[in-house]
Amino acid sequence: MATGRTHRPATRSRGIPEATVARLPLYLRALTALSERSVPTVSSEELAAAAGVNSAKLRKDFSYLGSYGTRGVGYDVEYLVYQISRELGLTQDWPVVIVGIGNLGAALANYGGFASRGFRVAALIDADPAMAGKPVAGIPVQHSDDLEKIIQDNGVSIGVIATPAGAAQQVCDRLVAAGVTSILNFAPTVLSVPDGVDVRKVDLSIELQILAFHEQRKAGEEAAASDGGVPAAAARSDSADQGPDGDMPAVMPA
Amino acid sequence: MATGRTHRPATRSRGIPEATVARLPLYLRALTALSERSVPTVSSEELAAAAGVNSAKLRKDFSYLGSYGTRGVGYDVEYLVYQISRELGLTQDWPVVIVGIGNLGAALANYGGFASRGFRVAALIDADPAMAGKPVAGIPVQHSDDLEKIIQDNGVSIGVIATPAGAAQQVCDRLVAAGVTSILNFAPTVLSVPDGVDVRKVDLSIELQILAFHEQRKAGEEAAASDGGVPAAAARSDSADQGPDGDMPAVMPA
DNA sequence: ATGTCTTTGTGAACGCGTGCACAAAGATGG
DNA sequence: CCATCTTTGTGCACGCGTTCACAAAGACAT
Repeated sequence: MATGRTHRPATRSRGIPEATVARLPLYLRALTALSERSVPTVSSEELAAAAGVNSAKLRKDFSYLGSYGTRGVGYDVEYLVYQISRELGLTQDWPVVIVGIGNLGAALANYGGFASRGFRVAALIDADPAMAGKPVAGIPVQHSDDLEKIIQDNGVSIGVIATPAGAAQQVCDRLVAAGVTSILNFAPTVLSVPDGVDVRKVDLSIELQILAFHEQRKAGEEAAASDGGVPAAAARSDSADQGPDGDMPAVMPA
Repeated sequence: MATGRTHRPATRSRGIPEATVARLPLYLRALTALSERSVPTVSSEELAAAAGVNSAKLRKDFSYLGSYGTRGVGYDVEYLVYQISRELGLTQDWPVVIVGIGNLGAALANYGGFASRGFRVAALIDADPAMAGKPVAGIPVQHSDDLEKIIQDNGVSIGVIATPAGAAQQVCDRLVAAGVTSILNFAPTVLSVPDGVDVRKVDLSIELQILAFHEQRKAGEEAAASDGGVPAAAARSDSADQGPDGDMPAVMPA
């Protein structure tokens, strides 16, 4: 296709900013969509729009990977898909275990985005003996007694924790002891892990609370704008200030 | 309880850094746990450890809210729980709708963290007529034809999208048109919304890909360390380089 | 009342990420 | 072969967030 594959071997590898790494999957998704529509090349402007970012940022991000792209033309879609996939490590197979097959764990097991892109659900693990053997998403659930063996037999290095908060740290410890070095945690707890183990956290409750903060701020500004006066102190008093101190539900498992 | 309630009315409200807002729910969770154990006060050091952050960061975060806390003693747990709750807008009730009651939507509906903390699932909405009326988590699913009416009748301002990617933008547009101004998006798509609408994105596939990147980097460093030589270029070649260009599964819905 | 000791609150320095704006690169047409 | 035009790649400046380090504040004992 296009032209000059400078093909710098990206000895750069280390030195890719974390913020850039976090955006690469976004670009990859947009590029994959283009690839499916057989679009041969794409400009930074177009791709940035598709990924919902600034075009300068996108170009800078790509510059960390190497000098792919052709001035005056843009980026070769297929080539870039491959380069990003390689950089993210998606050209190899990643066996994953999901621990905690409740509502969320089952949803994750069924989630299509897992199976694609090199992630393979190697096993589902739950502490409830009644679950053992029961198939979820076509995979039989195994009991957590066998956790260590499952990890080792399948060479698993990525674990997903979807247990209740109370069990999460214990599960985490066992995963790490068995050789897992990357953990995706859905339980609402702070996990402590030794150095060298990565933890990423997905917390539905926190996301909602952040939204609530901004929502409240919006409502406050509206109210302040309509009665003209004090910016936020007045606006916030709509439902809170009648209970001046500690009279709110202090008990909740979130 | 302790002592000096300076009680600055926090006219500060605007000017709380986004990064701080994102950590407030974390502090709140740690404080709630302490509150349940009837711990009266806590130092920034202890609380920071419980929340998994630096103590200086925590103190600076709290300083944006006002001057709660007593030097030489620490923070009054109950008081701080209330202040953070108020700041986050959790002292009021937030009705939420969940659109798309598949595996994930059902898991969200059942998730305990939603019900607590002022978030109330006002309705579950799905496009499948077969789902209509069927109860999930004790709430009957309603058909998406009635989406606008449901939003308006319940005064919903926060919507959760758990539909397939293809339907997400359309659902989003309808939510926004009906008055929703905050959206939590689980669909793997970039949503475009008008100004004034907040979108937060939770993307399981992206989190996994970020983990894979770091996992690969670890494996590469190990390999490079053991054979001594080229840092990353050699290490990466383990499974990728034999297919020099675009020979990988280019089709996938993630 | 005074001194000591603990812990907060914050000024200042630093580093990372973002966005602008432009020079260099290369394609394309004559 | 040269001119023009498009688009990349990046130097630079700016702003946000993090961390250090310390002075001020207050509790507590004597």
